Amino acid sequence: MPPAKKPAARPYHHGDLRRAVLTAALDVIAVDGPAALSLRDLARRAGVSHAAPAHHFKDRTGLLTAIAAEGFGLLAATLADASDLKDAGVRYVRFAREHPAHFQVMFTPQLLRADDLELATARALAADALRTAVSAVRPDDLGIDARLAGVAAWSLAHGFATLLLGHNLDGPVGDKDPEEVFRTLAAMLFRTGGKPDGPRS
Amino acid sequence: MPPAKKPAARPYHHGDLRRAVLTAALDVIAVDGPAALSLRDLARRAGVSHAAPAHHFKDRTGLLTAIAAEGFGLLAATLADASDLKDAGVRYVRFAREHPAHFQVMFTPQLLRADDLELATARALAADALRTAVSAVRPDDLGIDARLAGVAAWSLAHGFATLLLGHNLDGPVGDKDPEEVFRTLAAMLFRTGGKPDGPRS
DNA sequence: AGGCAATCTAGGCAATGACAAGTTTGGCTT
DNA sequence: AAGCCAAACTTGTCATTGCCTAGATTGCCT
Repeated sequence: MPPAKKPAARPYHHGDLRRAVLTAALDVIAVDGPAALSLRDLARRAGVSHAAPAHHFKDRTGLLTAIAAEGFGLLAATLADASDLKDAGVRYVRFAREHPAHFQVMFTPQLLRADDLELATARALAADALRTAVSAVRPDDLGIDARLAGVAAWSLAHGFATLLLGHNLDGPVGDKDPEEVFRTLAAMLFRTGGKPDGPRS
Repeated sequence: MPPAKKPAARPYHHGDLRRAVLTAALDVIAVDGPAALSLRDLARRAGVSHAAPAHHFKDRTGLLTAIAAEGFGLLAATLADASDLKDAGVRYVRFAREHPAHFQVMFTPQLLRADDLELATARALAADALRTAVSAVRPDDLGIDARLAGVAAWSLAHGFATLLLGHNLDGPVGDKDPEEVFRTLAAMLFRTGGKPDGPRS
């Protein structure tokens, strides 16, 4: 018998337990929210002992903090190649839909270790990307300063994404493509026509 | 001696345990989030046995559902006497700041019993109030239909409120009055001058 | 005064997070 | 190539919690 037949007979070392736990956690959170997360359950899913995850994340808060940091990294990358502020908003909404678990955890500070270095770094990265997108707005476009334009755009995108994920827009938006709807909203905020809309006085 | 000297010698019946538990729960949630909520802890705070709260709320989800329902009721009342859509937005933000615990729970569906009747009723009430405010907008004001205007206003207000509560605007907004800042944002969305801003082409 | 239902207490069970030792293993040094 | 070390993982344990069941107390209504 070939001893090299290293079967699924769970080797002592999982190989990539950290990623496995993260992925499983994202699944759970996307469906049932962060409150439903159980380290022991994640350990079972990964086929390891109940205390194994703690070695990678220290504790529950550590796991959630790692998820948030990953999320801010992904968001920063997504926003990095936005063409303008409106595009950044569209990307923001898309990110929330494609990574609902990350998004939820990123903006629930109570669940995170605020002083975590990785988290702070990733968050700063995302903030920079947002600032860059904001700076592309012509300041005289609306007679307002860029900082407020950024807050407005962020609020609109964040609110839309949040309400969308919470199924609060199922009625009004219905089966329409959310990104397209958001484009219309963004066009309302920044007058620059975004949708071939009706009569412009 | 007046026998009415009802001392703090904990009477068998609390008197208003339901309200006491709700209030304590709101305190905890406002500080540490819904995840930190413990029925046994609330019972201790109220000075009753560990299973007493369950009689009023059935279980943890029941308590949170009651909070959400109460929140939607309060929000509906707040929005009811809004003068216009922008005012409704300002009131929405104010509500979130004055009732952060309610607000947080209301928009975390994973924590709630979706089929609860009281919750559905209160939510419908709030939705009606919002619809009323939206209907006050002149449809031709922006060349867009009222439904989208409502979604835009709601998204902006909800996003701003959410980011505010999560301390994500501490930098940009600083120590400025949040309501005043929001008024400016709303003015950007609905061109009708809210702030003595620049030239209107 | 009697009785009833709501309110609250007491006890118990399974599950969880966190901690403390031990065990196995891959890889690096010598 | 032998040995060793630190990381990865396991096993065991404890306090806490949610929730269930059964029983005690009390206000209220007739």
